Amino acid sequence: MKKRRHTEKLDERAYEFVSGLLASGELKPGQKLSEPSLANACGVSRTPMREAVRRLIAEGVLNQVPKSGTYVCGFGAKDICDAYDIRSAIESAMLERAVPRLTKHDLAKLSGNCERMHKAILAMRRAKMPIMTGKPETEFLAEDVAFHLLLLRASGNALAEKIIANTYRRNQFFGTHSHQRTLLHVSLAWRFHCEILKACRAGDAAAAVYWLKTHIARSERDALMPLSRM
Amino acid sequence: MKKRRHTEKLDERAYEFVSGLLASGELKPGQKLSEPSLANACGVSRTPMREAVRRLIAEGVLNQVPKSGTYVCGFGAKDICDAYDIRSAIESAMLERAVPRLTKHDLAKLSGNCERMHKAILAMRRAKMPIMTGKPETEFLAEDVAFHLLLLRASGNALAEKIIANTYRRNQFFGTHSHQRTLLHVSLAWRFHCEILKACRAGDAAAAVYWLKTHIARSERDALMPLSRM
DNA sequence: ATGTCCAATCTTGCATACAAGTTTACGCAG
DNA sequence: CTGCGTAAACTTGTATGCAAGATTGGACAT
Repeated sequence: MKKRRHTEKLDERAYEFVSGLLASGELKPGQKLSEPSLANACGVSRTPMREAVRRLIAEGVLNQVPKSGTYVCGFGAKDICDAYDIRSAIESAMLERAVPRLTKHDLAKLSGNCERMHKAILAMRRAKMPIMTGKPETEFLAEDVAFHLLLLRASGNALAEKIIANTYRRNQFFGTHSHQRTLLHVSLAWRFHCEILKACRAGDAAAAVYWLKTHIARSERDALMPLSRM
Repeated sequence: MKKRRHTEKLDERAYEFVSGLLASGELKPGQKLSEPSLANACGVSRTPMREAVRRLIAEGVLNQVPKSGTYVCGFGAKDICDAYDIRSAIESAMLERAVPRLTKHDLAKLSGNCERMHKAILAMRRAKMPIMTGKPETEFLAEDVAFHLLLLRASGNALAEKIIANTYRRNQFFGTHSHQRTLLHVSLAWRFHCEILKACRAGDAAAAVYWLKTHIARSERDALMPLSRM
């Protein structure tokens, strides 16, 4: 743990603070909050907290009503569909470009991702855990995201990487807590990743894109499920 | 001109001010600037100007070095390619969904766009203007953007609309001034729009996507041309 | 003439005071 | 008990003062 906390920029700290509150579910969609209270809770002044809030507004996570208050954006089925459609469109197009450019090093990293996902699944099965939560879930999701972002990185399109990373972040804020990750869901995600990796190894861009689209469509279904029940 | 300027939010004014400077080319890529001087030039305080700068940073137009200065982002061929690839991927996927949903009202608006583009081209030819600049160019570009955004709107994906609108804005800031819009270029853009519209009317999504991809690829070539000469 | 060092100046980062609008809550009349 | 009006508390919007690091320029020694 580094002691030189005083050198870190406070607006970054404020941003991480609010992000954490959103990711952990302590701040729920529709909830009202205020800059001073957040600033106080974080231990910083209003100025850096305000910058963090504005940043989250730009990311579409918060919204502000002029002299009234700041609210966590609602996040409905429509927003989830929109995000998954964007993911499908961009990731597919970029994967097509990435496949022929993948290096052995890239493939090794992707393989590592898949292995770690597999290990997490095996551990889950051994522990007879019905739903993946807590730290294993966080780590599993991190591997999942890393896999997709690595493919985007390989495509060479930095803008795509940024857009999708932002989409993932939003999904993390709003989607995680409503999504029940059963053994079936995580296993399926892993298998799709394996298929994508296999196609990448074979240099078969069309197959890779097919599996990616299937994977994303399935994830969308899973993400939408808890909302349709309500 | 509305007199109640005092009711408008100053951070918005600051944002428009800097945006104008960028769009008009007074602020060139790589140029250094500072919040106080911008604030002074705009007639506002540092606080709203700072918010505007941070917003432009989030949009990828400016970047800031901690205690040193604020700079206009460089914008190279790579960035242009990236942006056009994103446009192609998203707009194509969304157009496919939009075609069957287009109402008569939508088609009428698209048709109006094409007509106004055509009129501008005819006026340009009559005036023997070799390159479209100034107000005609601004209006032509507005029609162009409106056409594309309307199709996105019809797809029903609000996120896509936001992403592409942002991309257009960046292109406007950096791309406009290096791009020589000859009669050939603008005529071609118009013809592609007409083909897209025709396919939309016929309900032929595949054809519409084909012409859209062709249109975007051609625009990318045109945008890249002035840079390859350097 | 040139290299070095130091101070003045410029930059952003942060905190705070105040302004102006919105919401809330409480007291009071019916 | 209910409805209403007013005032207090709370919210964001803005300006400004100060701190600290980066840059620049010039003075000075070689």
